[in-house]
Amino acid sequence: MTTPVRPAAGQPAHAVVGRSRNGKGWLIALLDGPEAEADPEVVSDGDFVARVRALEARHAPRWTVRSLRSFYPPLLAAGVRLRRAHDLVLCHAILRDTDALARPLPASPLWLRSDEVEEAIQPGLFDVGAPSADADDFDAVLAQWRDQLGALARAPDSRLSLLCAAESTGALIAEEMTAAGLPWSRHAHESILEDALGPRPLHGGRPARMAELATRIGELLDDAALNPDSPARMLRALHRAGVFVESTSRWELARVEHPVVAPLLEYKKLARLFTANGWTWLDEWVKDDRFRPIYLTGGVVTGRWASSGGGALQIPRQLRDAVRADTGWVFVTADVAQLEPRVLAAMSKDAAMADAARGADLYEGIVRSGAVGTREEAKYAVLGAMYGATTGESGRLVPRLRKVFPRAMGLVDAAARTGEQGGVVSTLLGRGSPRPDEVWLRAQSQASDPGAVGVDESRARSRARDRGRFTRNFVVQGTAAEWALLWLAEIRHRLMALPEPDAPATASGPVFASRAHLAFFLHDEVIVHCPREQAEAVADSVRAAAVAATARLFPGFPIDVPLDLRISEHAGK
DNA sequence: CGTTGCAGCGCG
DNA sequence: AAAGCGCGCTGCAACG
Repeated sequence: MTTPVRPAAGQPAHAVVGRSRNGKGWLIALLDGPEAEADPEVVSDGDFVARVRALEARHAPRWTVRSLRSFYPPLLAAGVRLRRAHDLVLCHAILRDTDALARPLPASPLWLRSDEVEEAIQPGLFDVGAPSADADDFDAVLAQWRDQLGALARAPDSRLSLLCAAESTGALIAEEMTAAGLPWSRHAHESILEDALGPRPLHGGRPARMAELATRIGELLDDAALNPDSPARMLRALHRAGVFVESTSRWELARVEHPVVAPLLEYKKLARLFTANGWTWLDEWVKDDRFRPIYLTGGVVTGRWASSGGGALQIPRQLRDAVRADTGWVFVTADVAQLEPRVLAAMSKDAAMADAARGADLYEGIVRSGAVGTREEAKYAVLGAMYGATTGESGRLVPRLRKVFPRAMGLVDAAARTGEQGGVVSTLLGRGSPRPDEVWLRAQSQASDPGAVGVDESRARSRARDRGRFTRNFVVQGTAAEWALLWLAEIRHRLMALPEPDAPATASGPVFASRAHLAFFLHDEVIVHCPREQAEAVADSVRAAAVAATARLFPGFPIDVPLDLRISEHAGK
């Protein structure tokens, strides 16, 4: 075997992987750094998984591939777990849009995320369409890797490197969570549905409980054929009955006094459960008592994850009780209380706000600071500050925060001003906000045209303020997403170090059937599925991971990020 | 007929 | 009480 020896201790090894030119088989180069001369090993498709398994066991290199989204699942299915990786597509997006580099990576259609490809296919953006079939080509992968390491080496500090490492580890975790799945009891889910809706309808009709409500709504509005699923018809029927709402949305109906309101709101609630998470959803998404959504790392411009299929990030709390651990196993579930304002306090180094954030309830701390009178006021003021509320109760309270927490408010206010002027803002680790698009720029320049009329100007101002609210929120939401990414990575690291337990094997697939694993992630909460005997060790890992994430993101600045953590066989609250 | 935009509601 | 940020999914209604 002519594999290069492992580099000197402490020197990370990289495994750069791509397809061979003729499209048959793979090329793998083990390198100790970007300057090393690539001498790739040729591996046939049939030998590939075994070869990766062997290299991982021997070298634990940082696997550098075009995209883990396609690279990793077949390995996991074959029982191969990777410790470290570098996802070139995800890191390309970061290094292309960052303002932490004097010379960011040039945008290239070959390295777009799959969700960006669809936009790029629209004419105008690029002459080239979707990435061609040889986008995985080894030489292209190697060249892009060198470009990315070069860009990271030119960065003024290590923050972008930390972000790229965390983003790539996040992609590993996303695929691992899909492979392991979230334990989900079909039986418990069916019980919830039958309690709320009645028996499963046999041939596509409405469930009994919804049908009764629809009939009652029709009677009350004097229209037997009225379909409550049609907002347009409902609105007309309501107007005929003297209920002058502007929409049929829940919050507007709730403030109207009319006998139809109660059954209609109840109908909407049941209809949502039936259509979004009813028996059809169960049949499609839950197999062998596992829910396996696809997580899209970096799917949101702020760095938050998105998901595809099954609405993984919108599972209603009503259904959380269907999340049931396997026999002999339990869940460790943890979420952060008020992550975003805590992150704002730390990233702006606002000592007064960090002081208010001490302890489990930041809102009570803000009341203690004297900025506002009640916990509810604190909540609205903080949300208004981060989202850019200007009117109503929330908008009225924000100026009080400005007096007490000038540094924190200065940070979000500056981000809003930058956005309004068409500028780019950045998270703490250097993820940049998108530049304004053509439509936005045109609206602004038209408004300053000599021939501009009032309508142009007010529309441009309105679009500018819209963008200001976006960039105001971007810096906070994006930095909170970075904290969560570091937390996830630290949890995974600690779970991997736990001893293999003596526990009954589960349905979680070849890698995770017999060891503690992350099972779910939602912005600021995680669910770990683990053998009962390891629950306390896992809980300690999750807590220690939060402390480590805080220390890495905010070194030297004291900020509390308390967890609400439970050990239970149900993930429900 | 299939595609697209919108309203509404779930999550943080 | 407020209606300010970011998402995905569904069904309806309008469109070509």
